[in-house]
Amino acid sequence: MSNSYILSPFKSSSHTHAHCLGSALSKAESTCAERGLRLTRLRRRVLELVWGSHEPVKAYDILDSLHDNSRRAAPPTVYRALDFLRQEGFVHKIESLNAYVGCGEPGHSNAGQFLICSGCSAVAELDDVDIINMIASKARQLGFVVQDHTIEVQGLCAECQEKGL
Amino acid sequence: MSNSYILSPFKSSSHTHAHCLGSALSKAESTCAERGLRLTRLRRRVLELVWGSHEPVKAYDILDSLHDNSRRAAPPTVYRALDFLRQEGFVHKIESLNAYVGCGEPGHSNAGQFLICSGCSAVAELDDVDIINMIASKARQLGFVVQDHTIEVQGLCAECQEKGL
DNA sequence: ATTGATATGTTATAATATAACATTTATTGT
DNA sequence: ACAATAAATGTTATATTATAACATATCAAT
Ligand SMILES: [Zn+2]
Ligand SMILES: [Zn+2]
Ligand SMILES: [Zn+2]
Ligand SMILES: [Zn+2]
Repeated sequence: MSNSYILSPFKSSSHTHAHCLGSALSKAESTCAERGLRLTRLRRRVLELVWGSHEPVKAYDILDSLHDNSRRAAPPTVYRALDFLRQEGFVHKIESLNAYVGCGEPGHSNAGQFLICSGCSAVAELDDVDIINMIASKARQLGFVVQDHTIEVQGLCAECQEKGL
Repeated sequence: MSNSYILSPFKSSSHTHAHCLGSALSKAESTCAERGLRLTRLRRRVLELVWGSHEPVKAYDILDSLHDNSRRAAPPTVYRALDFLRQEGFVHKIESLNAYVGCGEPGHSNAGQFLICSGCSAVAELDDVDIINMIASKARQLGFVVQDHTIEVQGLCAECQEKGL
């Protein structure tokens, strides 16, 4: 299945998440270096907060986590950082949740397909050419040319099914 | 292609939209009658406003159109009507736009797949079993069981391509 | 008419996001 | 190193989207 990439799989609840976080940060760092972009302290902190788990994070929760002993940051602070991270593909917005999730393979593609567990809230990301091609082909039969897509699938991950959720 | 339903096709810009509107209202009326539900004056007006075109409509635009010479209605008025209409499948929310669009075949299924033209904003709705099955099958390979989905595809309709948009 | 359920009105507020402009920090050219 | 420029962040205000809580009105059936 060479045309079906799992950009972020569901991880066992006992996995070492520090590895996910470290990997995401180092990918972002090297990608920014390649592209001549600045992964500033703020952008890095926001990326860390988004990658705090595999669950989508709300912009205002990030905002609340950003305080430096002084007062709370203002919304544009976090939205600008999120805009940058989304533009560079380090973070995706889950439209059906108004929340943001880290991308497991930045640079792989701009738009993935997201599986969202209604039990544990974890998100997995695919980039599946079969799905994309089928949608493009069905759309084309109606004369429609695809530019982008928002594909968010709600359901239960394997672990949550076992728990009987 | 019996397993691919076009619930709302793209209509030519010169089509007689009063037919779409009339059809949607009469379907809603008969469906409510069957189900013992009340398509009240307010709900009917909101449905008419959503069906004012094939473009998604914003909740607050509906709100602004609801004035009866007296003062503007309050948000819960329109959100409650939209909740009812969505629950009964007469209206869908387009998550990527925070806007609402009429359903061409209420009762056919709960979740369709939406093609959204970035030229004219028109929306077409599919209920394509091939797409749904493929997504369910890909998800299942990861142990994920699908409950629902949000599929919104951005691109250009045939008419807008001809216009060079 | 009385009752209970459903729907709507009303006020306030929560949650999400952007506009506009000031200030700071980093980069570039000299 | 210095000034000029560009990029990023801070700050204040406001726009947009949506819900909570409770009061009133309407409807359906006894
Ligand atoms: Zn992890
Ligand atoms: Zn789960
Ligand atoms: Zn029409
Ligand atoms: Zn179009």
